[in-house]
Amino acid sequence: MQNKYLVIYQDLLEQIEDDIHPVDSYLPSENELKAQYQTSRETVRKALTLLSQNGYIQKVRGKGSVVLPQNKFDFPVSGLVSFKELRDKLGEDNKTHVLALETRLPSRHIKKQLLIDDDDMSTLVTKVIRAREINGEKVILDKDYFLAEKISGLTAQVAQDSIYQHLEGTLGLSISFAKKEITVEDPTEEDRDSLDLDGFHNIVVIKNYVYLDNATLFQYTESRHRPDRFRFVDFARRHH
Amino acid sequence: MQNKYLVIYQDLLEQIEDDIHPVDSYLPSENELKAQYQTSRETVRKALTLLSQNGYIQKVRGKGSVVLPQNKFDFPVSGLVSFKELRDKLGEDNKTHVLALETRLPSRHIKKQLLIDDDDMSTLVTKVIRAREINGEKVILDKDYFLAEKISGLTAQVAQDSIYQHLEGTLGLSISFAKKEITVEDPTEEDRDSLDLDGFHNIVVIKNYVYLDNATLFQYTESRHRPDRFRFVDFARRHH
DNA sequence: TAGTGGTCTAGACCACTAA
DNA sequence: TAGTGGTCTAGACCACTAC
Repeated sequence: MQNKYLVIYQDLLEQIEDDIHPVDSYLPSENELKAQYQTSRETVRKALTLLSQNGYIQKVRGKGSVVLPQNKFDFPVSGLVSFKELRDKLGEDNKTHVLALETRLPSRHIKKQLLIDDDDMSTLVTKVIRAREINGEKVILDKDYFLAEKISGLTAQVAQDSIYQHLEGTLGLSISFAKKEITVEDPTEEDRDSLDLDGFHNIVVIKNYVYLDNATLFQYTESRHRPDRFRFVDFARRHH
Repeated sequence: MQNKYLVIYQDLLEQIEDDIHPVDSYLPSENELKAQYQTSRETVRKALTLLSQNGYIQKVRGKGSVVLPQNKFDFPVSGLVSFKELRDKLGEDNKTHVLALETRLPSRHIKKQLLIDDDDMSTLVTKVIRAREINGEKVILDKDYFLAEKISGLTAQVAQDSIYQHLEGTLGLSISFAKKEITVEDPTEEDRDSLDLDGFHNIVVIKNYVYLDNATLFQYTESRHRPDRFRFVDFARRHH
């Protein structure tokens, strides 16, 4: 966070969130920012590009950078956000039940998801299954599969709290990007057993393939939501 | 498309898709590309950054740019893609039924979505309702609301073909970005009337707020999918 | 040590907006 | 016309990887 462009990004973001730059107003021009921060214009532009990509501003040629309507109330399920971060933002009554935690040879299906060769009989996978309770009802079932060699010290207590904090904080792993697929499916036996499905006939399934900095796939996750507790918000720019 | 960095981007993208740079291989280094294209390194980097943002490569410090597993088979519902583009890629048996097309004063609800003041009694909105048929079944209901002043010449024929092509091609409007929300809801009377719901008890609802280049909101769309015909794929980078 | 990508600079010219 | 953002350049120094 000592990079100049990140400092500028954080500063401006904070100012937008504090309403110092209200919606529909213009940020200082690139030349003004360049003078303010004693830097070059390209560095200022890097910060503004980041803001633009994350949906905070829109740059308009000949005019300036407009502040867009806030994402404040949006579920930040877009991008990569863990349940813990979500929970902290939502402030609702939440609980996590760790239903399983074991390391072993993966099934054929899991091998396929994690791009492990079918003949490979040595790569171990750590499986974590957790039910998420919101306001007294179990509404999300998270099934995580990690390459065991990459994660050590994954205890029930860690799974209870935040695996991502463990990975990024304690282990120093750097999660880089993920591919996600959202579909709607029929509930499985396991869904019925582990969740409070009430009368719901469908389950929203989010399949997540998570990659590290060095482009290696290291986690496959299935997050299974009761439909009424599912919401996904996305910001997308059109690439011409 | 005459920008140097876009040319480099397109070239590399094509080479990746043609398997000249297979998955897990490295692209030429930035210095090599700089020499190849007779340009500066920053311009090369701009192209590579675009590839990275769109999920085609991962840049690894000290090593190079690795080609990631392909998005080829992914539904490109992520980002901003119209039904027509989708249809073209899918090549399935598709049809569009235009159920309504009219321009009038909007309801209170639509005013709210399009950020029109409640007291405003002059701003007209064009409503288009279309049912999408795939393999003989009507499975998607698209309800579009446009600021009428921005779109002219929107006929049933255009709605039948592609509104986006009309907007970007004929009218020269530049769609810039959109905010999307995905939820699962109970079907309405209208859903039951317009779609072949079979036994399905839920509808996947995608609410879309579309903005132009100059940061003005000009379209609100509700796309209502039968759950078995819904799939959403997303690529997301983690911003540290 | 050589080669890679990450950041930063100080300029330049262009296209567009608004007065 | 003055001010804005969009593109591009030719360097520089740094951090990391691999040999």
